[in-house]
Amino acid sequence: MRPGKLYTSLAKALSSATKPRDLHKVHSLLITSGIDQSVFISGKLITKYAQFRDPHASLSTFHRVSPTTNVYQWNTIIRAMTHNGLYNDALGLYTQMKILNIQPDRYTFPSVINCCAGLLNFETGRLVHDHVMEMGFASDLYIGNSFIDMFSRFGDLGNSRNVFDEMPRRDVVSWNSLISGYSSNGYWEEALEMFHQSRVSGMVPDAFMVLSVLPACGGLVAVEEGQMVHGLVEKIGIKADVVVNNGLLSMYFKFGNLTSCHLVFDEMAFRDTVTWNTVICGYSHSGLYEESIKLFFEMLYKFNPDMLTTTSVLLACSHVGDLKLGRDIHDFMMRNGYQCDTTASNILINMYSKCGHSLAARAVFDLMKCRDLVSWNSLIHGYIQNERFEEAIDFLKTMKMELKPDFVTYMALLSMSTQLMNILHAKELHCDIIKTGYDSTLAVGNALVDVYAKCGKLEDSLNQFENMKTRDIVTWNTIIAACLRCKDCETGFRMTSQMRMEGMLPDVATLLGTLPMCSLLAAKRQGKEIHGCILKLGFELDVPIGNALIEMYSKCGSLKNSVLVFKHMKTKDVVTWTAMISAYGMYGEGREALKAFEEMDTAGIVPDHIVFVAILYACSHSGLVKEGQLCFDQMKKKYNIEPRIEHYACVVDLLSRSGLLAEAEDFILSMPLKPDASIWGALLSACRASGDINFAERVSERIVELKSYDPGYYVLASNVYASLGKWDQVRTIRKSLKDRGLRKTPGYSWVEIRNKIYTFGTGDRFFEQYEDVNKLLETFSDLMAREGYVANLKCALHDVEEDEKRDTLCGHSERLAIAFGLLNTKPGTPLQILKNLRVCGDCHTVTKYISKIVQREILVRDANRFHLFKDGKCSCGDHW
DNA sequence: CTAGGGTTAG
Repeated sequence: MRPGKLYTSLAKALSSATKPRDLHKVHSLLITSGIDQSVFISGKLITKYAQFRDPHASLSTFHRVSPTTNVYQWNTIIRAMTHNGLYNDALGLYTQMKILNIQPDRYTFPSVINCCAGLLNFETGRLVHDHVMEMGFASDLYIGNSFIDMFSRFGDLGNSRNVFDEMPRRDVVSWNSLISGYSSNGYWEEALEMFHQSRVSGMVPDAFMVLSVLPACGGLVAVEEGQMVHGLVEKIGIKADVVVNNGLLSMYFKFGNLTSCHLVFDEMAFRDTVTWNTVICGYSHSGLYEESIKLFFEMLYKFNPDMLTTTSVLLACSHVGDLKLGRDIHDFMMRNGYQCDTTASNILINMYSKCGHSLAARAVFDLMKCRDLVSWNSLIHGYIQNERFEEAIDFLKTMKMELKPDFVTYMALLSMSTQLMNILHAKELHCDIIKTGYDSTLAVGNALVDVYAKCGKLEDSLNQFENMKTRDIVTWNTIIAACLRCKDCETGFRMTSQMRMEGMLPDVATLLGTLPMCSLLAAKRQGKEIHGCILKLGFELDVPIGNALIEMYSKCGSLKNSVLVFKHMKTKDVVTWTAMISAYGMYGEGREALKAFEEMDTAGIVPDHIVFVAILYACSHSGLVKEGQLCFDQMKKKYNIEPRIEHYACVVDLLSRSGLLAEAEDFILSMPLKPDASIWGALLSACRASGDINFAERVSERIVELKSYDPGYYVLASNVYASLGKWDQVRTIRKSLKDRGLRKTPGYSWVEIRNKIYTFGTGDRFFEQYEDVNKLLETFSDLMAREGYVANLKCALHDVEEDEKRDTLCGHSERLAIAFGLLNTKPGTPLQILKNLRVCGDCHTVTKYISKIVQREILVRDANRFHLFKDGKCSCGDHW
């Protein structure tokens, strides 16, 4: 073969080599033929090796060519090293080249610039920029594109933009580099804006452009734009591109649009590991942990999980507490060496902590070679979540020796104060936080508002709130929740209106804080307003919102509206059914409650222990003894739920309310749990109605022995002794209460008239219209006496003379509220009264009489339930 | 194109 022909055929073989083996073969042939050192051939070889990810072969080929004086060869080797990420080596070669006095040309620079970008070497990057300008390459398209990318990676979008603006000619890469630069640095608006400009300037987008703009749509939750880009994907024919589809999936997850995710995923003809990771991770972040785990197992048929797969599914494991799967995945990670990755190990720490396994979390931590702040924070927070407070404090000391805590550390510590409800601990931390300056971090400020409220210090919570310079929706929600927790609804409502005045839109959490305040106050008008707001904001399909609405309406006296909300709800969870069953219970609709319970069972909702409290309570308030007992039995036998003390209390209540005192006592004596004050208290409240005073005294003794911290039970016992005239015992009980710093909850009632709430305490005398109210109550007394009413003095709680007792009875807060309400409303209007404690027997009787005398409906909500008084009767049928 | 620790509501 002639040398010329050999050269041509070998050059051809070199170009068409598709496997490293072929390349090596051609290379040896070239060497034996002695033509491997020609400029063109050696350059081809260097590039080819680089494409096959063998930069060392590229380099040795380069070194065989000597002396290397040709700029083309230098450009080739620099490009080869850059292509394989060996930026330092590439820059070293660039320096050598300059030392040898070989002038770089315009083909040299894109690689050199890429190296600076990859190394985040700002200094060299800027020097190269100046150099390029001096050499007059400013208008080169490729160099310009490289600079846009370099400055983007530096986060210097200003210079990226300058380069872009100065370019005399731009191609799609220029646009993509800039858009992707904006996008990856979180400048989403700018990314979208440039995308629009590229469209206006007639640029035809490609897959890269779509991929640059998708994160921006996702980040901004720009739904319309996202859909437009999705449309574009179909139009420009990149619908089959896996990477583009992965980008679409990721965007739709950020929109929270799981339907579209499903669609995209189902239509994908090719899926790769990233696809699976994206959906597994996406479902986890959307709270669909089971779905995420299911997809993981589905994926295993086709792909081996990589590090991202394992870490994504671990997130789901930690949420559902699947320690078994978590461990299996940990094993798998160990076999693949993934645990060497700091992030992966951090996720493991988190998983073990969330699954309640602090020891395993610690073991992961101890084995880590390289720990970061997140590792420390994860473990410390894990200790706190698992109530290992001492270990957390010890660990914090160790941590402080190695590195400085950041705001997340303080958040974890604040959650410790919250759990312990330790105000001193919280205040100490607050001082530390001020010293470190993290008090200006919004999340920390919010956590402080929360911790004070949870320690019961609304004052401090409000102070912290006022001191905050910036507030976000969470701040507002936290302070509203704080007011709710401390039952200061007035301040709570003031906060909601202030929030609205400052232009902050409520979200689901806001409304979930506000609705229970309406429930507490029976503020139906506000409640309805909020309902309107919910419809306007489109939250009506949110399950917790529906649940809160059911409760609000039921507590505001409108069972009808509760039922309406309930019927309109598309998804119902166990809380929904519980809310509805409790609502029926409060209105004495035991049969309806039982029916709802059956429907719930049919709907396949698994009952929890709380539903059983609601259903037992409903039976008890409707006198459905047999049905209630049946439910109690089913609870154990059919649903395998072990009854708790509150369920036993409900049964005691159920039996004793219906006068089955002996049965109730037998039941108590046979129960497997130690009866506490709530059990005996339930029995005692019922004895009071039955009038079996000796029985009551026996029960009272039990209660006093228990030394409960709830003053309510003492008051019950004290009443029994008072009615027996045993004043010594009464005094002993009172002293015992006082010594332990317990106080009887004062009774009060309130009534809303023309949007204003009037509150009355027992025996209040100093309010406007007191005279009129008193006169009206006296008139009622006379009229009632004529009908045969005798005051039941057992309900008076104090050690006083008979006459005075009668006075106190007349002064019970609910009577004051009723009389006041009657005086200030038109005849015939229904009245709605609220009381924080249970209505006493005498007031219950009196209210029946009043409803008949004045021919009005009087709705009274006491601590437990509703009583609708109408024409001398009460809806509770005297079961309360 | 895919991953980690943190605040409200539950």
